Amino acid sequence: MTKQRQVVFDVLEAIGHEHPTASEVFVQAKERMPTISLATVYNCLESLTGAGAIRQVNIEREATRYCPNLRPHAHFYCIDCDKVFDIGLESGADASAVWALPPGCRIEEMNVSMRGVCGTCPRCGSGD
Amino acid sequence: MTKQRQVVFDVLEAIGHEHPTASEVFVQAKERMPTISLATVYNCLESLTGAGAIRQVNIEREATRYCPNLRPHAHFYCIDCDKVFDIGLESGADASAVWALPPGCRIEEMNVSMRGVCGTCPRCGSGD
DNA sequence: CTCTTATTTAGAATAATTCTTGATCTAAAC
DNA sequence: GTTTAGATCAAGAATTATTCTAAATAAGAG
Repeated sequence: MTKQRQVVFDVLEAIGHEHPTASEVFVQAKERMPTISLATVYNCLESLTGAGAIRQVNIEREATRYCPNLRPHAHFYCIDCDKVFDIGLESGADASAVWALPPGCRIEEMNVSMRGVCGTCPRCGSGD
Repeated sequence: MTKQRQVVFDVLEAIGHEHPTASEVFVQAKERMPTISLATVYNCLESLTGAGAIRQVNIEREATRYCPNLRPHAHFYCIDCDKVFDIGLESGADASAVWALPPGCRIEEMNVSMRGVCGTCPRCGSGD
């Protein structure tokens, strides 16, 4: 844990509820440590995420993907075979029911993505 | 529905299971209509998404956001007050249980985001 | 056919993120 | 207290996805 990482972590502790972007973290971090650079903030955010100290809200960086499946479904990205699978809902299940939503809120769109090992592809099965 | 939109839609019907990016759609679309441009593919994907004919897998475009909350939680983006809220799990609920995951698959990370109207902020409550 | 309006095209512009390279810091060995 | 090796940092260039712009095109109404 370097000084820079500590600063970035402290900033996230302080304003994390606002779900800041890297640039927003950078602005706050610069107040506490004027010499820090944006690249360092990116590095620190990556290290802290890797260490499990913070979370990245959007795990699907890269380009936006499109999908013609209009039924409710989640996307599973296999880190092993590098493919995206559609995962359907269990019959009768409601994906939003597990979440403690505030009263009066209306969901227009929901996006569920998972990352892991699919276990079904040849590559994952054989460990190739 | 213009010819270009039809082509883009057809491409998505054909290779949608691969969850293509805009560039990948562009490559396929160009085989069917060599004059089509990348900008048009973007336009068509936007129109088709707006019309509900296809879905965008990643609703969180813009910069990645970070968050120090390590407990399982979803993110709710309010389209009205433009803020992101943490939504906790209902007590005892398991977010992955509602999804029909293939046997043997292991989830390393899960990301749930919703978009809608939160109904709790002054702006949403008053319609300001 | 002609006007109107929306769409397409190509390329420039933008914005987030990553990469590169040299500088700096840290900690252990001497 | 130096030296040295390795990790980390800083600054800016480079990359990549996406959006914007302006001119060309197409399609429908009259």
